[in-house]
Amino acid sequence: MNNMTKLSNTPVFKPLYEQIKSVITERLIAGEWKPGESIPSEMDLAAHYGVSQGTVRKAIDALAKENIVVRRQGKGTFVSTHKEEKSKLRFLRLTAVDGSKELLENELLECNRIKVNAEIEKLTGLKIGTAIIEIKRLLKFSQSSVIIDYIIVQAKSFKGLNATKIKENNGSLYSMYETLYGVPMVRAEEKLSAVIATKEQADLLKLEPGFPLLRIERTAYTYGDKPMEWRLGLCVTDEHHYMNFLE
Amino acid sequence: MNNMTKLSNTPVFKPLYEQIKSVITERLIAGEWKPGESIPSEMDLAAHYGVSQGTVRKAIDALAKENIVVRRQGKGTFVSTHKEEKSKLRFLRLTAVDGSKELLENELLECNRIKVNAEIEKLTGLKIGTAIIEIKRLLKFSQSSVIIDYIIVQAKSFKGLNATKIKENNGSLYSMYETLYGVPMVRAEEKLSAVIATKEQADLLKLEPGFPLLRIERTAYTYGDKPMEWRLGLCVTDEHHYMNFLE
DNA sequence: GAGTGGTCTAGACCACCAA
DNA sequence: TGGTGGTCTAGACCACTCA
Repeated sequence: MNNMTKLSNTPVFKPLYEQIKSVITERLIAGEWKPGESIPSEMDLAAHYGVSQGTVRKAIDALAKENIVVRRQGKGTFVSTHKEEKSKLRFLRLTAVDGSKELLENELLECNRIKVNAEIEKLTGLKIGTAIIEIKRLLKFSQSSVIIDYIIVQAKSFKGLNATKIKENNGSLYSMYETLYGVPMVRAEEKLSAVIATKEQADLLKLEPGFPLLRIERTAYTYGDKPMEWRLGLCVTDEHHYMNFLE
Repeated sequence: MNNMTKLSNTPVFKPLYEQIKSVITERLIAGEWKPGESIPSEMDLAAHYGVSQGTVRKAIDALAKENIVVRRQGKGTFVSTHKEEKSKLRFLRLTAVDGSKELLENELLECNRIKVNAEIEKLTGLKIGTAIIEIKRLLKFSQSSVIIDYIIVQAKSFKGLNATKIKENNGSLYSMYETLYGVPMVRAEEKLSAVIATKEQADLLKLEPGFPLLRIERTAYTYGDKPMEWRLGLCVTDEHHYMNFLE
């Protein structure tokens, strides 16, 4: 009801709206509201925590800016999801040079349960010997192979993940992570570089050996900045570009 | 003083705070406040336009989010600048693989006043025959050549730009654009791909021919989404990565 | 019409900065 | 000490959605 709340709750100073944002995030982590569901209205939350609607609004604004929730006027505020068609390719920055829309297809090559070796340790930072699941697949734009994806997740967080389940989900991994395992991905970091295709890679992509590829290393995070998935993508960029917007 | 303002000002509906944001942007374009200078306080602007401080705040929040202005508590709101050391590399996403900080150096190779040809038309969208200035330079990180930059601006917007002026500004082009020509860059779009170094490029970067390079095509914009500069960067990415954050 | 988020106001107090 | 931006409140009205 007043600023005492601020002082009594926490030893270090934090604006009220950030505290509200934190508790909402914690309730999201706890799985209180699943992706796609609505969270309580601003008024309800304000009443529940004894703050004004404006303060709750500012907290939710921040969550909306980070794409953790989505506001819909007249309907409510909803937990973000990768399930919907339009948000499925949220993290895919590769677009056709000519700007055309394309049919995206998946071809699963491998899905194995293995342990972290030195090479994987370097990529992920996971301890050697940790049980993981590795996925290899080919992404095709309009029938032509464009990306080789090598994906790693921890086995303990995605129990029972196998080739069948991936196929059942049409290769929409992020959608599957949140639906089957309650792990929504909220942000990712990528490191890009240019490399030369190896013989094996060139064969998969039907290229000449020596062809240049865009190498994309990605770490994807769930709530609370917890890394949950690592990817290594190798992209053919003669017909596609990686788009980025700087501010 | 009331919502009549909204109705009397514009035929199409636009929230008040967006209208305030627009007029502030127009005053920035008009050059009323230069980069680095402060704009009037929230209270002053609110009084001037007959709206509440909260509405002005929301307009300035939006401008601050777009890095067009910077807020400094206790001091005021300032027009963003590329002059300061920390903001000079705002658009540079290339970082050392090991995360170390590095000394950045510039070597100017060429600076010519030419006309747009077919190739440049394709890159920039400028009409063939338009007078432009082309700049070629080499960027070095800790003494080793990492980027070949090819830069194009329109001659009419940057009259008298030449090699001497670039050297006087130590190659800080964005700082020079705003200081000498009143053209602050506020955002940029980049398209990335992987290519193979030509013989000429390999020589400049002291590489073997056939080495892979990260190709970065950039269009940089000033206020009002007006494109003002085009770049083509070719980067050696064995010791450096292009970092990106996805939300 | 009831409920949601979106905008706007007016006024309070706080944290920070400079003179 | 006075001025700036930062936080917070309480209450109003608007626009949108859905039953």
